Amino acid sequence: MSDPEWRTVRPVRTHEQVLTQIQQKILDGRLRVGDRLPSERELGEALGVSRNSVREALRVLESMGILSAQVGSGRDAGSTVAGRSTAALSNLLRLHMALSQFSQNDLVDVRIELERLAVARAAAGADVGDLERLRALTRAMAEPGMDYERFHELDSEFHIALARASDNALATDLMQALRDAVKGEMIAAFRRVRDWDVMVSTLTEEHLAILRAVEAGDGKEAAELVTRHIKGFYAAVGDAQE
Amino acid sequence: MSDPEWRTVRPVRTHEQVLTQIQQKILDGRLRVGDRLPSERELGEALGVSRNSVREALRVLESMGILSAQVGSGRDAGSTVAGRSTAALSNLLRLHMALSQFSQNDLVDVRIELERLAVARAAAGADVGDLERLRALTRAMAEPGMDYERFHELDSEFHIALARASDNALATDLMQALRDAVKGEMIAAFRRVRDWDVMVSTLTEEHLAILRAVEAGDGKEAAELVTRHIKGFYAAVGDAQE
DNA sequence: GGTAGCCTGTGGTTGGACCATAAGCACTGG
DNA sequence: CCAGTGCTTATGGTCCAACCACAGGCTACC
Repeated sequence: MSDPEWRTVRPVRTHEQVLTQIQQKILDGRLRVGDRLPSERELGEALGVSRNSVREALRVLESMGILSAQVGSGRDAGSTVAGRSTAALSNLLRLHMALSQFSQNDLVDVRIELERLAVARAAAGADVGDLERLRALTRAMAEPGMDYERFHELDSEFHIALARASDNALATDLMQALRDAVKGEMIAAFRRVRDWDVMVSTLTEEHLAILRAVEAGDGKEAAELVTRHIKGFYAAVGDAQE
Repeated sequence: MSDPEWRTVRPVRTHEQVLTQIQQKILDGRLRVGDRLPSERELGEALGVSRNSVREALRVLESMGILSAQVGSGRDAGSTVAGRSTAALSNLLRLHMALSQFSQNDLVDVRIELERLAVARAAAGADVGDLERLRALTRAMAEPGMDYERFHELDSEFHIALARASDNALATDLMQALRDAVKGEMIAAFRRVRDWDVMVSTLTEEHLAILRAVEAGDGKEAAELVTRHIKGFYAAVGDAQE
C-alpha cells in the first residue's frame, strides 16, 4: 500500500491503556473528585494487566494532580480522585521553561494578560471577603524589615488573591503556576535591586492603587495599573521585558 | 512543640527521588533537549533503586512531554529529553476541566486574553511566512462543503498560526492546549448551529478581517476583532459566555 | 471498659525473569 | 568485492512473586 503511516505504528503500551481507561472514566464523568479507585491489585486483575503497569498509570495521574494515594486501610486508603492542578501545572511549566520551550519574556507577557483579566473581573464584582484579604495583604507588605523571601510570598499571595477574586479558577491556577515557575528568578531579581526599601514601598503603593481601582469597580484603570506594575518591575530589575 | 506540621511528614517515595534528581538536572541545565539518559537499568543501579522505581519516574516525565522513550539499540534508543509541551498541557487541562476544576467559561475568558495578546503581538511584527500561511488558511476555509470536523481543524490552525505569528511560544502552546481540551465541546457546538453555511461564512469573514488588521499592523483593532469573533461565536451557539 | 496486640487491606519497593525490537557486526555466498 | 543473512547486544515493555510499612478495625485479655 501507499500508506505513509507504516513506520508510526507504535504498539500501545500497557500502562497507556490503563491510563486511557481511567482518563476516559474521568472525561465521561464516571469518576469524580473524591471518588476512590479500586486497589492497584484489583485494578490490575480487572484490566488483565500487571500491578506494575497499573502503578505506572497511577503515578502519571498522580503527577498530574488527578489522583492522590494513601497507604493503610480503611475509608481513606487507596487512590482517590483529587483534582489539584496548580502544583502539576507549575511543575510542567517550570521544566519546559528550563528546556527553553518558553522564554521568561513569553511568560511575563502571558502573566500580564492573565492579571489584566483577573483585575478587570475582580473590579466587576469582587467578594467582600476577597477584598478584606487583599487589604490585609497590603498592610502586611507595608511592615518594615521585609526580606526577599517573605516579600515574594506576600506579593504572590496578593496577586493570587486578586485572581481568586476574579472568580476564574483557570486564570487563578495558571497565574499561580506561572509565578511558582519563576519564583527562583523572581527572588534573584529582588536581590539585584539596589534600593530594596524603596522598591518595597513602590510595589506596595502600586498594590494599594490597584486595590483601590478594584474596590471602585474601575476595571479598565485596574488593568492599566497592573500592567504598569508588572512592566515597571521588570524594567527596574533590568531583566527580560524591555 | 507547637509545630502544626506533624502529620504531614510523608516519607518521600523512591520514584519521587528519581524524579527530583532528573528534574534538578533539567532545571540546572545539565540535561537539555536532545540529550540521552542512561538506560533504565543503569539509572537504577546508579541511584541505588530498582528499575521499577526508575520506570515510574520516567513514565511521569514522559507524560509531561519531557522525555521520549525508544526501544532497541543504537544512538536513538533509550530515553531522550524531548521538550514537547502541548499534548501534556492539553491533557492536563482537559482532565481538570472534566473534574470541574475550571468551567468552560473560565476557559473562554482565558482564551480571549491569550488571543488578544497573540494578535496584538502578531500585528506588531508578523513574519511574511506566517502571514502567507494565514492567508492560505482563510482561503481553505472559504471552500464550499466544509464539514464540522474539517472546519474545526482549519479554524484551530488559523488561531494557532496567529499565535505562532506572535512569537510567544508559551501563549501558543497554551492556546493550542486550551483549544485541544475543548475540541469535543466545540464540534458539538458546531452541530447545534442552525444555519451552518452562514456560520462558516461569518466566521471566515471575521478571520479575514482579523488578518487584514494584523497585516495593517493595527494591533488594537485586531484585538477587538478577535474578542468579538470569539464572544460572538459563543453567543451564537448559546453556550457558556453570555 | 479500656487497651494491647493481632489481622487485614493498602501502597511502596525490590529482584528476577522473559519478550520484542532495532541497531551493529560478523559470516557467507555470489 | 559486495550484498544479504543471521547472530549478538542493548534497550524498553511486561509480568510475577515476594516482602515491607503503615493504618484502621477487631478481638481477646486484663
